[in-house]
Amino acid sequence: MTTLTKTRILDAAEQLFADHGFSNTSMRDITAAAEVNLAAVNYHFGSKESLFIAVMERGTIPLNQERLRRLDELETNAGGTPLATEELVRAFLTPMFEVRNGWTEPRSKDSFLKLVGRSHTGLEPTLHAKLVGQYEEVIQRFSQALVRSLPHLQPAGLIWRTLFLVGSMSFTMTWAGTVLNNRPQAQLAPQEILEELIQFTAKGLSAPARFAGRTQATPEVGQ
Amino acid sequence: MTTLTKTRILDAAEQLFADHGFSNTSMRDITAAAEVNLAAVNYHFGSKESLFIAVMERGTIPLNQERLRRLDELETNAGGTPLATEELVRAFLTPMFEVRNGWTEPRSKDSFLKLVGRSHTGLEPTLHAKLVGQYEEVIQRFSQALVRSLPHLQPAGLIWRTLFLVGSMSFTMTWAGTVLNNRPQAQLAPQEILEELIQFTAKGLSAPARFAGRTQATPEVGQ
DNA sequence: GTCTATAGTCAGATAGAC
DNA sequence: GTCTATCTGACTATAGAC
Repeated sequence: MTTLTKTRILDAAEQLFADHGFSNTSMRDITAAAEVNLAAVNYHFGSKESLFIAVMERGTIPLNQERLRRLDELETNAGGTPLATEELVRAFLTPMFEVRNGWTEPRSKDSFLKLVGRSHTGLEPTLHAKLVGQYEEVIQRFSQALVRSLPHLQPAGLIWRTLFLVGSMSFTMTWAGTVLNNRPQAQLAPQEILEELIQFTAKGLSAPARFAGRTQATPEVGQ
Repeated sequence: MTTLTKTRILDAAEQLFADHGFSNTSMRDITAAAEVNLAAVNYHFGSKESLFIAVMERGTIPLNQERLRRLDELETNAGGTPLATEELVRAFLTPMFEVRNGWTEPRSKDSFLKLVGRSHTGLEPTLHAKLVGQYEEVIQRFSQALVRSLPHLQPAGLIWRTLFLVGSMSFTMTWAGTVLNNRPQAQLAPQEILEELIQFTAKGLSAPARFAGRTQATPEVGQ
């Protein structure tokens, strides 16, 4: 039953880390939720930190594979011409909203996404550094495609806009559940939320540059 | 010297909470950095959690006051007509990038902003609940103005887009320092970053709705 | 107001029986 | 592989001297 125990731990840890964060989740919490022995985490994963890495990898690797697969597909179809910004954004964001395989419990689909959002903002630098490696290829490939898609924008501005995009995505992943529960008037299907996010970020990315010809004087005012 | 001790604690806590998060910062860390006695936090603030609230209030209250002041100004000048989305967004975002008064150390300006970003994503629900109250008026006033500014969009879509905006802002606040340090080619002045963020979110907010006439069939593909 | 000393709790990790 | 029992250390908070 070794593999079953490992999966039970991964599922329980994923949800608890997503809901309470890494530091606020104890191994006692995890093993109790997974209904396994306290010592099982250290036996199977070595340490709490290694367990966290394992949880992240289980979700991130297939997620980023799917992103790259979609990008390949787009680039093949485009045959050398720059991609439309919206389609680029769609290829990056859609995999986050898809049902994924390999999970034991259906609810844990959402908890991994929540965890992804959390892991971008709330992580200790040491833990965060161990995760960015999983994104290297995705970052490089999509950045290149984005620069080709929006050649009139300055590279520096584009880097910041990409940050804005990731921020929108992360924040949404983390708060989607809470917002949906507390605001009945915000009810949208996941597909619709995804579409809103794609439109928002695609338009934002391709907004005309404003700061170009300016020094760093005060912008102030606002009319 | 009571007031000096309190300020020293607030400054140290602000920076440590911003860099490492609430749970990963101990009272020993704080009092050591502030060069005060370990018992001083409990004497002056009662508990670690109360200290955190105090840190947040010191920054959030003037920040939101300034947001509302700018909104008042815009609405007075507009005299009843809906505001331009860009100006609305500008009034909301600009105060985050301004130098603020009342801080002892200049560096702590940035750490509060980092902390704001962190507090939106990485906080325990119990702590988070105690902070949302400080945003109530801002949320209500700006939401109303936004609905008037973009009357053609569905309310549900607008709620989500507002979430995207806050996500972009939070994420940027948290990662701005790291990005600037690690990517020399991303060097922009704070004013320019702010302008990029305003353009990005204003265009995103006013993007035409796409999902309106659709069921929840699979969007899939991407060409 | 400031300090030392310490109470009381809970954490991650492991040794060793089964 | 699983379990119990326990080690070791860190944490928040406070009592009481100054």
